[in-house]
Amino acid sequence: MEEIRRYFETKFGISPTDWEVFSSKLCRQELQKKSKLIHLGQVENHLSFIETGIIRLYVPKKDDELTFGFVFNGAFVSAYDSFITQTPSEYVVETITDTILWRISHKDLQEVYSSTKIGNLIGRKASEELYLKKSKRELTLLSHTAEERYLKLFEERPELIRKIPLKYIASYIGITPQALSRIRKRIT
Amino acid sequence: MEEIRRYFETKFGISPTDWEVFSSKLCRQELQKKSKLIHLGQVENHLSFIETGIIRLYVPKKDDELTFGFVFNGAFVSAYDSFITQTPSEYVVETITDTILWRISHKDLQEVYSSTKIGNLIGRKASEELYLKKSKRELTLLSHTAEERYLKLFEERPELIRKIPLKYIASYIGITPQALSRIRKRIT
DNA sequence: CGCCGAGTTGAACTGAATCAAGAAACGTGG
DNA sequence: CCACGTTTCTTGATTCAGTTCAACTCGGCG
Repeated sequence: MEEIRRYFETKFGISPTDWEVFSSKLCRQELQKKSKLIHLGQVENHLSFIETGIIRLYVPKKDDELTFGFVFNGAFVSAYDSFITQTPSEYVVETITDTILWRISHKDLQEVYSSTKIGNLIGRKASEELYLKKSKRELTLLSHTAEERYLKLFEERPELIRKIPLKYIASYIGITPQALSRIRKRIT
Repeated sequence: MEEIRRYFETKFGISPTDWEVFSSKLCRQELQKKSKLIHLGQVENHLSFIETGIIRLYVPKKDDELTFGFVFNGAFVSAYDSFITQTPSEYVVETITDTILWRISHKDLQEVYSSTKIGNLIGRKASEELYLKKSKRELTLLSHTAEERYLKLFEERPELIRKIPLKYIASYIGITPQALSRIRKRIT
């Protein structure tokens, strides 16, 4: 809970009273690994702050999965597309490790948006941040090779390479597990 | 000007008084084709609504360019990453055809955010929309082949294929002009 | 007319997919 | 704590989509 407060203070300078409104809506939840926060086709109804754990986003395909994102402790996670549009999610949000979350519902968040001074500001900033992340990723996917993407990931998130099954990482950088296994062999 | 007003009315239900505040900041600009709205390394200071024209976003590379986006009349365009963060742009925004724009400066927009009821709401919605676009594109890049991406583009934007040089489209879907030329030959 | 950028076509090459099989790691129940 | 099955990772052989380099065509424009 403290971590989440610090997040809002440093990022938005949330006031104590606004924090009261917001934090009163938060609901703690513990999940085992491989738990789904959101199933395919379900409408996302929550925004979740990760206190502990790692979460994976993926699209189920016939006889395998397309992993396109990881989210770590100290960040928000959601099937954000579905959350914004309130339409069925096209992907699954699932824990990789045991996880502790603080969740707020869509309805409660709309209330925060309208009843606090910085509600819409926070919403705007959050969207902007998510946009920036996706924008960077687009350029990475278009302009770097699979090997370069792997090395970059390795630099930025060494713990990811240690903690997360290779096949998920392969999918994330856009190649097969076999291809990644070979890249890994080549560069060590 | 009317088009832009309709855009805001249908999309956000902007009130007449808020529209007054907003539209008073807008500044009309005409540009010839191949004009740069924003240069590499420049900080984006405008958000622009396209009345007429087509605009291309690209990253200059040693001896060529990586085109990663097109924007058409009836939509907003900006080096949005740079605009949000107010840091130098990593890409170029350039007209493909002769173009008419309505522009608002960063400073003026911040004023709209704070002085109108729906300022931050509009900012949030705009970011959300941009996020959704990027999110869709990420999945397309990861899960479809170049040929599939081309066909999809062809369905969604036939006018793009007619109006825009093939080499830009090739770059956009992530292959060389030669490869696209062959795909095109194969499927017709 | 001649030039230049855009598009096409060909041939050789390459990174990654696919198919297939075996090795290592992991978890669960006895 | 071991034995077993399952999942994950590795390795090999083949195939394929797309790159690269190069030559040639076409249309517009100075």
